Parts: sequence; C-alpha cells; structure tokens
Amino acid sequence: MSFTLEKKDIGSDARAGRLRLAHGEVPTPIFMPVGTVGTVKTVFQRDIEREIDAPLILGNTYHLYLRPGMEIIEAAKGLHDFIQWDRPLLTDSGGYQVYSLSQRRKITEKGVEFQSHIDGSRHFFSPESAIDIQRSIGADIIMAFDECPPYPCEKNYAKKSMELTHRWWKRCQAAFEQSPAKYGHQQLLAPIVQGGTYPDLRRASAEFVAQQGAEINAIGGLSVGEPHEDMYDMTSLCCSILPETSARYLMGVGTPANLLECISRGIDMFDCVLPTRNARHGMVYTYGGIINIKNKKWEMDFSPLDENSPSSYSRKFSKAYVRHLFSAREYLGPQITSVHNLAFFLQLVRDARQHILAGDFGAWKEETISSITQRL
RNA sequence: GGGGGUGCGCCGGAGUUGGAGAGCCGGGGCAGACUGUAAAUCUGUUGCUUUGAGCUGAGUAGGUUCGAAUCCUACCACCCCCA
Repeated sequence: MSFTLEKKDIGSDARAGRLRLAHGEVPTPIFMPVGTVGTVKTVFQRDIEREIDAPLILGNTYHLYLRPGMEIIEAAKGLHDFIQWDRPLLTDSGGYQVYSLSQRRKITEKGVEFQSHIDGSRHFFSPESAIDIQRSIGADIIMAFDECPPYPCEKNYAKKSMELTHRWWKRCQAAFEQSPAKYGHQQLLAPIVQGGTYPDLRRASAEFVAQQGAEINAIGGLSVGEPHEDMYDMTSLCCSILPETSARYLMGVGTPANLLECISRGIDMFDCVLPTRNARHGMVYTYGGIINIKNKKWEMDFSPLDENSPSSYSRKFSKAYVRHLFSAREYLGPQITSVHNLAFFLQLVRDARQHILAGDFGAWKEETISSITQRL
C-alpha cells in the first residue's frame, strides 16, 4: 500500500507514478469514474474493465449508507463483492454532500445532521461514523470527512470551515487507527486540503495536511463554481507544499482540459461526474473536439461516433444511430456515450502518462487542449 | 345520394355563446447548461420581418357589421348517421 513516484516532467510539475493498493496497482496520473451508489451509471462493470480499462472507481459513503444501507453491504462482505468489482475502489466520505445537500443539513463541531434526500429522515454523520461506514464498505482508499464550503465564500467562514476540517481529520485518523479493516485487506485513509480560494488559507491547510504523513493527499473544495484560474492557482499552490512522495488527488475535477492543466501542476488523481453525466445528456468528448450528439447535423452522419476511441461501441456505432437513440430516449444511447466518455478520459490520462515518461508532455498538452476543446 | 357535426401553432388538448389573441396546457422540434452525482436532469426557444419595433394569422373565397375565430353564403377536408 504505497505511492511510488516514477518520473518527473522537466518543463512542468507533471509526474508519472504508481499506486499499489489492496486490489491492484494504479498507474498515475489516473482518472477515476464515479459510481456513487454502487454503479457507474449506465455502465456494466465488464465494460469498465474491457472497454474503458479503469483501474479504480468511486463509491459514496452517504449514498450507500442511505441505500442499500450498511446491514446489506456488510452481509455482502463489502462493496467489492456486492457489485462484483475486484479492482481498487475509493469511497468519498460524504463531505461533498455537506456542500451539495446544503439545504438539508446542519453542521456542528460534532458532525453533520443530514435529512435524507430520499425520504426526509434524519441522519447524523461524524468523522467517526464516516470512518466506520467506510470500514464497512471496504474500499481500498477512504476519505476524511470534511466540509466542502461553497463558492463564493466569506474568508472568515472559509477559515473556520478549514479549521473544522482539520479537527475532523484528527478524529478521522484516530477512528481509523482504532478500527480494524473488516474484510482482510488494508485500507488507506486520505486527508483533504480545504481553504476556499484564499491563498493563505490554502497554504495553511496544505502545510497541515503535508505533516500528516499520508500516502495520498487530497485537495477538495475546488471546481464548485470558481473561475478556472483560481482553481489552477490553488492547485499549483497546494502541489508546491504537499510532499512529492505522496499521491495528490484533486477531488471533483474536471473537464479534459482541466485534467491536463492540473496534471501539469502536479496532480496524480482525479474523479468527476462530468464524463458520465454529460454522456447521459448527449455530450461526447473526443480528441477532435466536443460533439453534442443530439444536434441535427449528425442526423445523416453514418461515420463512427469516434473511430479512434478505445471503446469498440464508439468505433462500431454511427453518430446517426447514437443520435437516433437519444432522440428516441432509448437507454442504449446514454450507455454508449457513457462508455465512450469514460474510455476517452482514461485514454487521455494514459496518453498524458506516456508523454510524461517520454519527456514531451508540455508540447503534447498544449496541442491536445486546443483540439479537445473545439466544438464539432 | 341525403342529414348532422368539426376545421386556428409541428401534433394533441383547453378556451373563445359579435368586443383587444402572436395566444393557455402538454407533447414534439431546435439549441444551451452540467466539475468529490438529490441530475437519463435542468434552462431557453419554437408564425414572418429589416426585432427598443412592426407585419400576417382562426380550412378556402366572399358577405353582414363600427367591429367576425364567433353570424350568413358557397366551396374544400375530415368524422358520424341514413340510403
């Protein structure tokens, strides 16, 4: 259970590395598909392996706790067995739901009282319970319970929130050390840098996290609506402080261009709902640019969705057919585009890794960003 | 062949019993948004034009009236009944 730095880029802060986890190895930089409730929406586990080749996917503590609940997850002997996924898993702690369900929760020093978005019932999450639940889920990597503040955010609040996240980290760490793993494999716990878009707070938080000696350090609270430049500046700042010898995980990011920019700033791990959510809404990412497959102009285009895709579905099915599936609201449409987008994101980080190892990452990044951000 | 009924938006529905319609609801179409998933969702738009405004519009063509989607005549289309 460790992170190994394999190569540092010369012209940027990009790195190539390798995570060794209980269920396998993960080359970095890596993008992790999000599977909130025990499924990467619309995608078979088989396709995550064969068509997308993602080594690591996410689950969510808050959502899995509410449904199916820990009694069922434990009876299934953890999430790996329950969903039939034998590669590495990471669970988010529910910290993001502190942000996204802000209308339905109350934060105190002790923890967060949530009202379930499903039935309105009240539930209490603390750093200790978040760890306990994540022990029951059994992911290879588990996350600290944090508060993800909104943007914009008053500095005074951002500071108090950051300090609370730091105190909660200590409680998460203690709870983690005192609780054994439940399924015979080791888990890693990752702390999270907060601090909003305030450089001095980010610096303080990154310094705090840097001292914790974790194998993986996360950066949270970004990509919540702030300008891209702020996100990049905060990422650079955090990476300059977090230890080189640990993996750096930028939570919730991002677009393909965001990935490349943040890789060049020293990030090793990403997760984001964008490729899957946008896939369900008809947006298709390719090396040639972005396609809105619902647009009329694809109606009679019988060329493959993306002839260069790692996904066999994208090489086989035409744009006209996928557009038809979306027009008819057939489930197969979002299934094809979800596999496609994830395959593209994974190809993008594999290519980034190859160019870091080859030593020409900088030039490749610039060229790639200009082509992938075009609208087709 | 005779009798009755109904006709306006891309489609369906509501409404208009002579007094201001570019005009309600739903669907469809077209486009946009989406960043640790309350999202297979949400938003905008959907007669024409030279768009801070104007024009045309209630099956078609006439008529009555200060004023017609509404009343009258003819024709057309569709539906029902009789033969």
